[in-house]
Amino acid sequence: MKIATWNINGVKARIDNLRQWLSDSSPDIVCLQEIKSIDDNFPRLEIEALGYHVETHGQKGFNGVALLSKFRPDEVIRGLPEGDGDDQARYIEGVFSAEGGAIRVASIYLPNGNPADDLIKYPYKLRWMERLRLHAESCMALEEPLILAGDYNVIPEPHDCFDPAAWATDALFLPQTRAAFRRLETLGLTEAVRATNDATNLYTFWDYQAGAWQKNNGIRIDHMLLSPEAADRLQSTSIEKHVRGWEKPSDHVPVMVVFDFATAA
DNA sequence: ATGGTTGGGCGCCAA
Repeated sequence: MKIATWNINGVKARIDNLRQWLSDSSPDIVCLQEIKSIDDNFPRLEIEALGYHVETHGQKGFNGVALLSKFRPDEVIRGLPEGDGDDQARYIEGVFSAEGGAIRVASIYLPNGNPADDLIKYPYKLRWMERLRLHAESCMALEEPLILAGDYNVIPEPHDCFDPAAWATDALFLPQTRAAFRRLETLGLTEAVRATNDATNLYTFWDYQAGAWQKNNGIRIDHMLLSPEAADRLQSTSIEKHVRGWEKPSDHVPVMVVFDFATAA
């Protein structure tokens, strides 16, 4: 089973790229972020025509997440249950019965948090990370395959960016941000790409500005965290870097993870 | 340090 995450940076502006990539790569479940669309304006018919079920959690103008899947989820949760709610659409979770068991998959658009000295934005990011940790903790108790996939807006380690010094005071790389990400992993979650690839220069985002793509001035901020029941079935990971070279690309590329859920544990 | 670009929606904000 192929599960992917992609910050698409506007689903309506990216519909041709999305259709092309779905046809080429044929993922079974896709976690989208930054759809920048209300639910009613999501290009649902175009995606359904390719054989996908669509679940959205959108809002006007910004943010918005979605789950595309080749089979219908049994249950969908919109918004993180923990804490006092959210007026920003950043979380959607689906439970799928596939190939013999329940698989819980979330699409996460973690707050950017910049500017880091902002009295609202950075504290909101850290609070949101703690809410995610609490929710992940309760999901872990279910002891089922859990896949928390999305744009975390976190550079975990210096070798996850081209120029660490340039990010030193950025909300994506501050020590508190990285510590909060490690607290998630400490629950027993495995970061799929790093579990399978220790190379440097592995990036998922290249800024539109200043020729970042041409210089390979990227950062790795799109991640997939796996419960032990999912990590046991992890087969391979890939970063679909070629998509960044297409016409009208998103500034992020898809991260694809292949699982073997076919045989009994 | 600054400036560089894109999407959404029509102001300029968010990234």
